[in-house]
Amino acid sequence: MIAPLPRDPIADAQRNWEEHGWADVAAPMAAITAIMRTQQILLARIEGALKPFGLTFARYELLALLSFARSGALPMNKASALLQVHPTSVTNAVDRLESAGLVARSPHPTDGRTTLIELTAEGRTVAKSATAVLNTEVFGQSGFAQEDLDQLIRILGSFRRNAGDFTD
Amino acid sequence: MIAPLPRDPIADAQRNWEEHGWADVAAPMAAITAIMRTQQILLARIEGALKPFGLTFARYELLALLSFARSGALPMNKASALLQVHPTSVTNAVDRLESAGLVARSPHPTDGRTTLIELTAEGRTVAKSATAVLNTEVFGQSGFAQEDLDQLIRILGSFRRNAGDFTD
DNA sequence: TCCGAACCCTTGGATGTCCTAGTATATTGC
DNA sequence: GCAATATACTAGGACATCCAAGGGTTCGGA
Repeated sequence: MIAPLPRDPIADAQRNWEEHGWADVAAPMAAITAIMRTQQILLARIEGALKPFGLTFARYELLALLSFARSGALPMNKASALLQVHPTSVTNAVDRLESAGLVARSPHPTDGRTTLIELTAEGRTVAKSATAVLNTEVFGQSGFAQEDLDQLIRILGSFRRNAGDFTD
Repeated sequence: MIAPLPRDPIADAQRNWEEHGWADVAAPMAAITAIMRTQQILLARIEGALKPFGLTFARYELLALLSFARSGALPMNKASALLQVHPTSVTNAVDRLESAGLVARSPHPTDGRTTLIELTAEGRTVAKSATAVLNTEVFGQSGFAQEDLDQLIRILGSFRRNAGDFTD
């Protein structure tokens, strides 16, 4: 743990922005910087909770996605689209999960270009355990008030839609 | 640009959580996942805007921090604390900025353990230009409504305080 | 005074992300 | 039917982050 700062560095940055004549964008600057920092804090908590399973957040997300797939298998490109990461990131995650024996690659029955990824029995077990731990250790102790969660989901959902993530 | 998904994948995940008996943590799960994704989108925009300057966000943040320092110089550990990143990340950023001639290392006058980083004239110019571009291209077009910015700053500020970032 | 503890920075390693380019397979259009 | 275009995955490279460990400097108590 690092010693806490006496003052909020982002609030200071916001003040600096206002004092330099950029008051019109000081608020979005502060909000965006806060999002970056919050993500960093949350990611550290998540990775800490997943460490005992030999998982990272990227790998966990893939496992969780597969565990919810009806057929239990997904094409790499589908996983890439749903997780909204670059295809090479999925290749990377699958490589490691496959080495760990948690997923398996198999050829697509009709499209020779496509590779399917499928949970192994162990992968399904690990996904279940990891989800339980994340739920209790991270999501269950997020520190966000209920009404703030609603606000976050609404605000960020709107942002993501405007950014072109989905058309829903 | 990737084709938008027909449905919000995070809203789907939230539904999955509710259907699997984890309704009590479905909202924090969704909010946290949304923060991760939003950070990714914002980071991509920022890096895109900084690319013409040969800067990344990490390096920009360091330049900006130095440009606001009264003395124009900061010890590495101070920069690490204010930017809230690991000391090795600062070492990395300084290495690259120094190679680019934007900052310079100098020994601390009284403490032999400490290294000071200082903006060069060119570094100060680049910082100014990059800030102008970020302000107009990213912060000025964040896509957040004014009242939502206030909410974000409040909610995330509270979260960061609880997480031990500052005591303010 | 002096040695151990504390602090500062750097090196090396592991991971994740993205981009670019290359190979293989499908689909499309003439 | 075949060539051109599009799609799917992977290899290699650039960067960022963190952790663990090492070497140098300073501080503090016996």
